[in-house]
Amino acid sequence: MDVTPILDRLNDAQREAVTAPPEPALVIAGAGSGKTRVLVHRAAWLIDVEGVSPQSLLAVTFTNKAAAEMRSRIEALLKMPVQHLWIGTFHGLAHRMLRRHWREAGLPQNFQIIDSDDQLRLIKRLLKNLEIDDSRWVPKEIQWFINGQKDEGLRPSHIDDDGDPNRRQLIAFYRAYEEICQRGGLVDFAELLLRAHEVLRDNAELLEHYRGRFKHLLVDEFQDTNAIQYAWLRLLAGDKGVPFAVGDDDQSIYRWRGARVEHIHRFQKDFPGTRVVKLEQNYRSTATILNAANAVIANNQARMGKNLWTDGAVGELIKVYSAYNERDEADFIIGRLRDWIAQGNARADSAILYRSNAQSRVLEEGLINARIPYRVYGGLRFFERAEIKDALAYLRLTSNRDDDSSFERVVNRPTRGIGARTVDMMRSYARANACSMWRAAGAIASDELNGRAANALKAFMTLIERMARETNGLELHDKVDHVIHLSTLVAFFEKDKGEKGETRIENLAELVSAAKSFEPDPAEEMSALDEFLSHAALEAGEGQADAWEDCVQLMTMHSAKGLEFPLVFMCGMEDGLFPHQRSVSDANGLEEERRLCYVGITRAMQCLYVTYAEQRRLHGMDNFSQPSRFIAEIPNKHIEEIRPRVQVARPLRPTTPTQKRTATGRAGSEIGVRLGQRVRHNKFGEGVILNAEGQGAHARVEVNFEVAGTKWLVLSYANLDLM
DNA sequence: TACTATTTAATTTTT
DNA sequence: TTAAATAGTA
Repeated sequence: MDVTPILDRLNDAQREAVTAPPEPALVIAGAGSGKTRVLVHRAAWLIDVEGVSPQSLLAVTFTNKAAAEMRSRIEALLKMPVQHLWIGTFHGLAHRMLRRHWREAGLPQNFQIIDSDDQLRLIKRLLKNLEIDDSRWVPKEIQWFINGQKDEGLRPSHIDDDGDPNRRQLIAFYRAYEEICQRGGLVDFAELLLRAHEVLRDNAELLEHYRGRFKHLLVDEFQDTNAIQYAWLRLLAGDKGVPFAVGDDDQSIYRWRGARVEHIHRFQKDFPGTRVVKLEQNYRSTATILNAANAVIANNQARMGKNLWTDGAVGELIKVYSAYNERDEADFIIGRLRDWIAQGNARADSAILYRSNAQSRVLEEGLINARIPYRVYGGLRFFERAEIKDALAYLRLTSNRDDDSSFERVVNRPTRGIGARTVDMMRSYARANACSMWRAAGAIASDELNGRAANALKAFMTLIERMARETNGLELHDKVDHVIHLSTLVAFFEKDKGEKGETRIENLAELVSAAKSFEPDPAEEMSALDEFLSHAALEAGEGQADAWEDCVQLMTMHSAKGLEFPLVFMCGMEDGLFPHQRSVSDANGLEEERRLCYVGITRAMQCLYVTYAEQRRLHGMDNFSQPSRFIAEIPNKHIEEIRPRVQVARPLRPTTPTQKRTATGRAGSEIGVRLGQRVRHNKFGEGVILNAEGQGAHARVEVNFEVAGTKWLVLSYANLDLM
C-alpha cells in the first residue's frame, strides 16, 4: 500500500498522531498547528491503510461548517466519496440517533427541534401560565438554569434544592417546561444531547450495537465538550472503542456555556494508557506573533503547557496604538486598512476583532464614511428571521397540531382577532387538562367562548387543517409555497412600511427555493417536511447573503476562533472591556479572557495591530480606561509603539504599573493630538488644532474654531471630541 | 389592537 | 447610547 499521499507533508508530531496504533489518543494541537489536518489524515489513514471500514468511524465536531469541511477534505484525500461515514456535530449525530430510535427515546416520531429563541418564548409563556410574579423571575435566567442542568446531564429529579426556595422554584420551572416539551414533541438543543445519552445508557442492546459499530471516535475541539457530550463519548467508546481527541486547552473559551477543559485531564484518567501528542509547530504566524502569544498565555496557571514555534520568518513587530478615544481608534484602523488595500492586498485578508459586538458600531460608521466594504459576522441567520420562523411554525403545525410553541407563535399572526384574552383562556384550559393548546382551542371554541372569538379561533383551526389537507402529497417546496400562500403572511408584511416588509417577503420566497434545493436523505424514516424543519433548526444558515464580496471582516474574538487573516486588528484593548469587567473578579474568568486574547493574537498571520482608547464612550458615558493588562504581558521587544506626530501627555491618569513603563520608554499613558486634527467642543463647535504644548495636567491645545475663533484650551477640561 | 412613551440594562454563541 | 421590553394611550 502506498501511503505517501496520506503521510506526505506531515511533520513528525503530526505523523505520530495520524499513524498511532488503535489506542486512545489525545492530540494537543496549538493554534495553526494543523489540527484539522491531523484529524482528516487520521481518518484517511484508518480507512485506506488500516483497512478500517468507514462505517466504524464516527467523527464529531461542534459546528456544521467544521463537519462539512472535514468530510470534503477526507473525500479529497481518499479521492472518493465516503458513504456510511458518520461525520457531524454533536447535535446532528444525537439527532440522527433519536430519529432512528424515537420509540426507545420516548419521543413521538415527528418530534421537532426548537432553537433557543423558541425555548425562551416557551419559558415566558410558562411563566404567564403559572401566574407567577414575573418581575422576580427573568425568563433568560430560567432558560440558563434549565440548559445548564441539561448540559450537566441532570433531570429535575436529580437536582437537590438544598433547601433553597429559589432553587426549588427553578427546579419546578424545569419540570413544567419538560412537560410542555414532552406533550408537544419538542426537543431543545441540550435535550438532543441528553436524550441521546440516556437512550444509549438505558438500552443495553442499542448501546451494544453502536459500540460494535463505532470502533474509532474522532473528536474535534475536544476542549469545548460539555459534561453531557463527554459522557456520551465515553459511553460510546466503552472499553473497546478507540477515542482520538484533538483539542487545545489554551483555546478553551466557552466555559460559560458548559465547556470543560478539565475533560482533557479526565480523558487520560478515563482511558488509561492514552497516547498524548503535542503539535507545537505553527504554520500560520510569524515568530514575533507566536512569541507574543506564548508570552501572554504563559501567565495562565492551569495549562497542559505548550510552546508554539515556527521555522518561518520573524516578521514585523506588533504595532500598538494608543488612541484618544474610540473614534480616533477607528480612524487609525481605517487609515491602516487604506494602506493595506492601496498596496494591492485583498480586503478579505484583513479582520478587525473586538471583545463585544457593541464595539462594531463606531468601526462600521468609519468604514462606511471611508467607503470600505465590510462584513460583520454574527447576527440573525436565515432560519432565525422572524418571518421565516412564522412560516416554519405554520408548517410545523401541519405536521403536529400539539406543537404549542408554533401554535402560540402564529395563532394571531397575521392578526385574526384572537387576542390575549382568548389565548389566556386557552392556556388555563390547557394547563387544567394537561393538554396542548390545539386541543384547548377546540374545546374552548365550542363552548366557553363568545361568538366572535370562537369564530376567529375556529377559522384558525380550519385554516391549519386546510393547509395540512391541501398540501398532503405535494412536493416539499410546493408544500412550503402553498402554506405561505394560505397563511397570508405576505399580505401581512406588505403592510410593513419601508424596505423591511419587502425584505421579509423576499425571504419568504427564498424559503421556498431553500426547500426546492433541499435534498432529503432517503435513509431517514421521517417525512421530507420533518427533515426540512429539523435541518432549519440545526443549521440556521448563513447570516448574510452576499458573503463573497471582497470585504474587511469584522467579528468578535470568539467568532474568530478557527480563522486566520494576514492582517489583524485587535481593538478595544482596555481593562474593563478586555478583559471584560465581568470576568476580572475571579481567576477562572480572567484566565478564560486571557485564552481569548491568545486566540485573538494567533489569528494573525503576518501583521498584528493592537489598539486601545484612553477614553471611550460606553453606555452613553465617557470613561477613562487603562490599557489592557494583556498588552503589558507582551514582551517589549515584540512591540512597536505607533505614536501620532505631536504628543501631548494626558492628565487624569492615576499612577499604575502601566504608567511606570512610560519612564522606560513604553508609552501607554501619552495620548496624541495631531496638529491639523479636527475637533468638536461642546460650546465652541468644530475647529482645527493649531498648536499644542505642556505636559500632564497642564497640557493645552490651541484650536481655531470655525465660529468662536482661536482659543487655548486645557485638554483635561475641554473634553474635545476628535473628528 | 397598534402606536408611543417610559423604563431598564448593557459579554462572549453554536446547536 | 441604544435596543428591547413594558406600560399606557388613542
